[in-house]
Amino acid sequence: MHKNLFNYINQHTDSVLSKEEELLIEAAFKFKKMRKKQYFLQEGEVCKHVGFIIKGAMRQYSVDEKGIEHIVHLYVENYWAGDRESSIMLTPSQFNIDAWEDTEMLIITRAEMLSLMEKIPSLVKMIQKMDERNAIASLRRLSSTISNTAEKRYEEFAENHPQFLQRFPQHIIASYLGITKETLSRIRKKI
Amino acid sequence: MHKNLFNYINQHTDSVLSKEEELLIEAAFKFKKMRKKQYFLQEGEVCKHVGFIIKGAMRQYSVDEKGIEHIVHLYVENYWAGDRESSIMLTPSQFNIDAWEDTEMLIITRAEMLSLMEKIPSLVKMIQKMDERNAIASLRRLSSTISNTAEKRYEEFAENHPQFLQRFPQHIIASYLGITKETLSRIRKKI
DNA sequence: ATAAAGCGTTGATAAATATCAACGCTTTTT
DNA sequence: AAAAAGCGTTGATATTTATCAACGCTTTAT
Repeated sequence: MHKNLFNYINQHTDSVLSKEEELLIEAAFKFKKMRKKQYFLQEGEVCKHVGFIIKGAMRQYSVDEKGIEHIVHLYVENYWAGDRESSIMLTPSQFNIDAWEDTEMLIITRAEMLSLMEKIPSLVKMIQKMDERNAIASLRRLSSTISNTAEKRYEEFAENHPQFLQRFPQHIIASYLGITKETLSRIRKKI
Repeated sequence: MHKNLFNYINQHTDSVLSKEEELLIEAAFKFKKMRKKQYFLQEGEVCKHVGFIIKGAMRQYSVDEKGIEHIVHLYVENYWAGDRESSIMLTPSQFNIDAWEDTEMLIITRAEMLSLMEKIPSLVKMIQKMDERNAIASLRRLSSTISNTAEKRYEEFAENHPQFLQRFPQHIIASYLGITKETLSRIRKKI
């Protein structure tokens, strides 16, 4: 089960984890099963854990005054779920994270992760690489959001994230794109 | 002149740079003066350098088919300017970066920076911290963009970035917020 | 087996925002 | 000193997107 995580780490570094390192990681990450709709993080809580998804799908979102959900992240296998701002600054999160499908994850606290990183150089490299990828993806998404119409945003999304299209219903995709489900329905009809 | 950079690095780590480290940094970063409107990076080029701003103001933006500029980043003193995607992947940039005011920077190539990081642990820590801050800021901006009306976005921006309001004209702020200058003008009149 | 919830669609209408054109003012360039 | 460019504003209008309500279909819960 931790195999997926080892693979992920190896793929995000130039080296390969040693047997000792694997054992350290196995000891540090706890297995957690999440039922569909179960909260991994709830608005107002401080985010204690970050979770690596072995199987399943999750989402991260805020809820506005009108009760409307605004989805900022979608997660499937091999994604990391958590609210970095909350877990670094130890402030209450503005976001919810919950399971969209029954999900299996490997979770770890930030403190444990930092201590692991001191023992396992690969983990530091992995975080570096993840940060780079995250920075690149964030800028692309932001740029698309401020520059493009809803239709073009959807087209780019469909091209870049076909796996999400199959995994999440349309109203979730619409929220992720910052438009209503009705608008997305009409866009799809047009294309 | 490199003092600003040393201060920045020290403020973003727990330790203080040694004299030897300072000398290494001084040798690696080159001073560069940019005139107002001068390109630091032009669409289609591979981004070779990242620059730390000592004095001045810059912007990063894409230009769409209609010739409209969409500003993704504004930079002032103590900001780092560059296109990470292009410089990591060695792909042509989709963005332009130019000086909005006459600007003084300290620039370094990615290769030199990586080699410096091997000699100066503080630099690695600094990058880590910058990545964290960047990830947090990006998510906040994205969340605001997909969740809020133009008016609320402007209010949040004015609250979080008062220094930009004084430094850049309104049509630049409007572009950064993903709205037209006319809309921003009307929003400000209303408030 | 039945009821309820979830999902996508459609129509009618309202609200937000963009577009186009023009103007006055200030700053910069010639 | 004159001309040009940059900036913010305003009005009229068009376009995009949201809102509200209803419907049929499928999946889930009771």
